[in-house]
Amino acid sequence: MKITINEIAKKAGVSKATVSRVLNNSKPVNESLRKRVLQVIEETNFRPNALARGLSLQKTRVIGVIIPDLSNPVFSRIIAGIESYTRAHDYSLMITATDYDISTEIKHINLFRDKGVEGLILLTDDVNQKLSEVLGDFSKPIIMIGSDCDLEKIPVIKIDNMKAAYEATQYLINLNHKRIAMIRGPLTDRFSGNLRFEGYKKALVESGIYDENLVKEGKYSFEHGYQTMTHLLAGSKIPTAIFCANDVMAVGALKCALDNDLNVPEELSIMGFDDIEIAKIYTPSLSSVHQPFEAKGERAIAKLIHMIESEADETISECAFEDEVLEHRLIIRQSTKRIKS
Amino acid sequence: MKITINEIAKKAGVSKATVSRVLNNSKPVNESLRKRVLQVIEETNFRPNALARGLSLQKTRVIGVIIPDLSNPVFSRIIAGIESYTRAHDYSLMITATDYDISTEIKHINLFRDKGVEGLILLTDDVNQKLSEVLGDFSKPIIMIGSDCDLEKIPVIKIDNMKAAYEATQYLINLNHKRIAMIRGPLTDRFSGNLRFEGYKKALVESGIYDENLVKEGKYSFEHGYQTMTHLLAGSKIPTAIFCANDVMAVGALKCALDNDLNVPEELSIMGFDDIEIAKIYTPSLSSVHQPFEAKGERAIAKLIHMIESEADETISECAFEDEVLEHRLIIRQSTKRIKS
DNA sequence: TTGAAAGCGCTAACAT
DNA sequence: ATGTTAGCGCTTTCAA
Repeated sequence: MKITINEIAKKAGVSKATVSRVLNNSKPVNESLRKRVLQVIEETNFRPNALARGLSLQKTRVIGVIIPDLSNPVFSRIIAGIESYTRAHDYSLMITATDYDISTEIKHINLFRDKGVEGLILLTDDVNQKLSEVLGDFSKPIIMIGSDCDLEKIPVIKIDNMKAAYEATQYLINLNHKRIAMIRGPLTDRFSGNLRFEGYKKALVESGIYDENLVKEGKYSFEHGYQTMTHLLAGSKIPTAIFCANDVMAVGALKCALDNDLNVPEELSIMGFDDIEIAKIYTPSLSSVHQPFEAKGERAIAKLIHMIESEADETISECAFEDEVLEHRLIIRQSTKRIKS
Repeated sequence: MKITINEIAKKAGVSKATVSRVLNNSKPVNESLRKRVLQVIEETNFRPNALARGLSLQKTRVIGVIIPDLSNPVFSRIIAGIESYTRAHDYSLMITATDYDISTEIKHINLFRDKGVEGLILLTDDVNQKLSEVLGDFSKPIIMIGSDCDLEKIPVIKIDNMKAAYEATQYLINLNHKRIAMIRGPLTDRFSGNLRFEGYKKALVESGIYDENLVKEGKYSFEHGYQTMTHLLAGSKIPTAIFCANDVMAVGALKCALDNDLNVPEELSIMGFDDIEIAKIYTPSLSSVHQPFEAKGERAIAKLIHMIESEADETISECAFEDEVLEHRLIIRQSTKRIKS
C-alpha cells in the first residue's frame, strides 16, 4: 500500500540503487535519468521510509531528551531552546519526563537507545550510581544540563549557582540589610539547591551576619514559599530581606507578605532566583537572578549535534567535552530596596 | 559491536526465530530452551533494536505531537498531560513546535510519517486547505486539540469557548457592571479567539449593553494586555469591568491598572480566561475561566491510542471519532467585584 | 516445538 | 554512470 523505492525504480525504469543515489545525491547520476526519477517521485508523492533508512545507515537524526517535569516552565523553556535549534538542523526530538524518578529515567534512557537516538540530553538533579552505569554504557553522545556529573565524556551546561547566589546576597547586604533570611531548596537537592545556599552563606559569613536560624527549607513550590514565609513572620525577629532559591517560592513569600499587609519593599525586600516570566509581571515586580534557559537548551543541543557529527568524522576536538558555564545576571526590580542602617 | 539477536541465538545454541519467540512470547517455546535464551539475554544485556523491529512490524510505538510553541505554559501543560499518559502506556513521544507556521507544520507532519509514528496529535489554531490535504493523506489516526477541523476521522478535543465566554460575561453583568470591555484575541484567530468574543458579545447584546467601542484586539501577550489597558484608561468613558481572552493579557491589564493606582477590584473588575497558574498567585488573584489543560492532553492521547490499537483489531467503534467537549468552569477570585447599580 | 528463509525499505560495496 | 546484491536486525511464514 505504501509506496517504496522499488516501485519508483520500476516506474522510472532504473534500479533502486539509482533512485537511492538521486535521493541522497550520494553519487553522480545521468541528468536525464535523474530527471525521470525525480519526476516519478514527484508524481507518486514518494517519501523514503526513515525507519529503513535508519536501520541501514545506523542514523536516525533523532535525539532524546529526558527531563523531570514537562509542565514546569523552567524546564519547558529549556526544551523550547533545544527544540528550535534541533528543528533548524533537521533533527527530531523524542522527549520523556521522569517525574523525578530515577528508575523511570533509566528505563527511558534504554528505551531511547533501542529506538536509535543518536544522542541524549539529560536534565537531572541527581546522578546516582546506577544512573552512572547506564550512562557509561550508552555509547552515544550525552549532554547534561544543570546538575554536575563526574563522568568523563559527558559535558555539562550550567550556570555558576554559587557565585550567583553569592552576588544576590551581597547585593542585599549592600542595601544595608542585616537580617537576611533564605528559603533554600530541599536538603536533598545536592546540586543547585546546595550551591545556592552555599553562595548565600558565604556572603553572610564574610560580613559576619550569618544566622542559621534564618535559613528555612522549601520544596520550590509556591505553597512552600507562602507557608515558610508565614513561619518567618510568626518568629520573634523578622528579617528585613529574604533570598529565595527560586522565583516560585519568592512569589509565594511575596504574596504571603502582601496578604499580611507587609509593604514590599518598604518593610521587606524579597529576591528570587531564575527570573521566570512571573517575576517581571508581578506587582511589585520581583528582583531575581536571571539565568538563560533557552540558551542553556541551545548550547546543549548545539554541542550535542557537534559531538554527533564530528564523531562520524572523527574530528572531535578535546574542548567538545568541556563543561560550559553560562552567564547569569542580577535583575533588580521593585521587590528589593535599600534600608537605613 | 552492538549485540544482536543473532549472537544471542548463537550463544544459546538456537535459531534466531526461537529467540524472537521468547522475546515476544509469540509462540510456545520449550521451557528449557526459553530458560537458556533468557539466561543469555540477561548476561549480555541484550535489547532488541527497535528500528529493525519497527521496520518488520510496521509498528514503532511512537506518537507525534505538533504544537505551536513549547515555551507557552498553556501548551506545555497539555503536553505534560499527553506525555504522562503516553509513558504509562509504553509509547514514546516525538514532539515538534511550529512557531505558528503552517508550512513548518506540514513539513513535520510528513517527517513524522516518514519516521513511522503511529498516530498524531495536533495543536493548531488554523486548518487551511493545504493542511487539510496533508492530513487527509496521513492514513494514520490523528487527533486535534483546540481548534475545530472539518475532516472526517479527525476527532477534536476542545472546550466550549463560546459558552464559557458567555458565562464569564454574564457573571460580570450579574455583578451590575454596565460598561464591560473586552480585550479579545487577534481577529486572525478564527477559532477560540472568535468564539470567546462571540460569547462575550452575545451576553452583552442580550442585556442590551453591547458597545463595540469597548472591544479591543490584543495578541495574547502580557505586553498587549498592558498596552491595550493603557488605551482603555486614556479613553473618555472608562469601563468598570474587563474581560480578557486569556490570563496573560488579563495580568497585563491588571498590572497596568495597578501601576495607574487604580484599585482592583474596587474600581475595576478584571476577568481572565484559561486559569493558568499565575491567576491564582497574582495579587489580587485573578478570576478566570478554568479549562482542564492536562485533561485535554490525556483525553487526546487516550483516544488516539484507542484508535491505534483498535485499528489493528478492526474493532473501532463509531463513537471513537466523535469530538469531545471538556468542561470549563468559572473561578472567582479577588479581581472581580459587585458594584452598586 | 524448532529452524530456514523470505521480507520489511533502504544504502553501499562491488561489478560492469 | 548504472545495476546487482549483500546487508541493517528483526518477525513470521513455511517446512520439517
